[in-house]
Amino acid sequence: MSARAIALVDGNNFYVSCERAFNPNLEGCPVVVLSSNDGCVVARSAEARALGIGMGEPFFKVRPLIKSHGLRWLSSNFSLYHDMSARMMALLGEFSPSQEIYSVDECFLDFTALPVDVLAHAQKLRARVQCYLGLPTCVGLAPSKTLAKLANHMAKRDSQWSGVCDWNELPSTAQQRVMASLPVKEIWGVGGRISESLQALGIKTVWQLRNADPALIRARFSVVLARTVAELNGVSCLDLGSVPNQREQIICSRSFGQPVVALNDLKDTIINHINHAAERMRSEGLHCQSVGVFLHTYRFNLHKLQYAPSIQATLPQPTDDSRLLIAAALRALEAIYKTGYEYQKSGIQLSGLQPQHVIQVDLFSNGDRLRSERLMSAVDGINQRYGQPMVALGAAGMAHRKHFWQVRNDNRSPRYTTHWDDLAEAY
DNA sequence: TCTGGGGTCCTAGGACCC
DNA sequence: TCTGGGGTCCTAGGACCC
Repeated sequence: MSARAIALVDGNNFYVSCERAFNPNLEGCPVVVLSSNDGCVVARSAEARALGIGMGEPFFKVRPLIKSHGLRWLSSNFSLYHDMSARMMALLGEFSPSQEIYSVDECFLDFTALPVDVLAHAQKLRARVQCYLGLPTCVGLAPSKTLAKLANHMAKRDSQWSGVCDWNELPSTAQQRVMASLPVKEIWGVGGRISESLQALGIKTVWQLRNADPALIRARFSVVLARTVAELNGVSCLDLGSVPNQREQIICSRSFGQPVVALNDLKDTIINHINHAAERMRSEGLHCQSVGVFLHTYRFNLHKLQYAPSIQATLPQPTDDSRLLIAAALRALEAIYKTGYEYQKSGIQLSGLQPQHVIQVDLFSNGDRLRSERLMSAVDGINQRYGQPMVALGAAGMAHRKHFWQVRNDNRSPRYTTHWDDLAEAY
């Protein structure tokens, strides 16, 4: 059996590139995109990176660079990024029968059985995405997913590759040199904790990890890391999940614009989260078996008491009815809420997701179920038609009602591709 | 003053059963 | 007084990812 040829395609500074596609004035200057509440940096242009701005850095620390170095900043515009992502993934899907969409800006493509020159094929897809969408990408090619990630990393870091790095084309001495120069933490699947433990064992570079004893790794760590070691040796252990797995949970959480103290305000935020999450769940034809609620105080404030409770409530039967979910979530909230804390974040989690058709029908509640389905689809229909929540359950979270705890995103660009009003604003 | 949000997978340990 | 062992299922928590 011949080795596999796996491509990892990744958008360069994806959020920044989406902004630049619609606002060419952002070309050539340092640009960052911020998380919600304009809290921290989640995307940086190459120029911003060159200024030493780190990923995840709090915005207040880099703010001085606006004046000193002409740093441009934007609140995140997720409608835009997700729409651009969907377009990019659709384009990329045409280049292989097998595609795994891994994140908003990355996908794996299997080139193994294609009668093409893989390097040329990769360059062709880059050109297509650049031409159709104005988005720059890089491609890593290798016999395993982990090595494809590594090759992609190289393609991004060094312009000698012209955007495509094929691991197989490297002489083995060069492969060794690359691996020996990279700290183990750079590898996909090795985070801060594992990297620390590895260092303690004297495994500091990717090359050392590649040559580590698989049995030792399996025993001291887990099957996951053992697979990583095999993958570094060119043995493919991770298949392409080209059929998306059934989603397991839906989470919705937000940090507040200002601290929240009162139970009633927290209830409003929870109702908001449930309305959002339940709509998404219904749009995917799913029901959930349980609802979780969690709270967080402001974790960076060391002078105040910290409290971060969470609770999981199992429903009598799976449902997608927002009213039932809200009732359960509010009971759960009341169970964990304590006075005397300044809360900074709340969230909910819908889990035990299953498709509608596998749910056992309870004969006695069939009438209720039909009424509930009609009501929920009416609510979703109205909201989809107007593009924003016109109808919400529980009297909270209405678009026209501004809450003090709502997120701040003052510097968001127009939602060029998903909102008619913003289209007008753009031209 | 100001530090995100949404996921997956694996494992350990408890509950329960025979 | 003396109180098994093993399988399965579920959940919480930890680690990772972007």
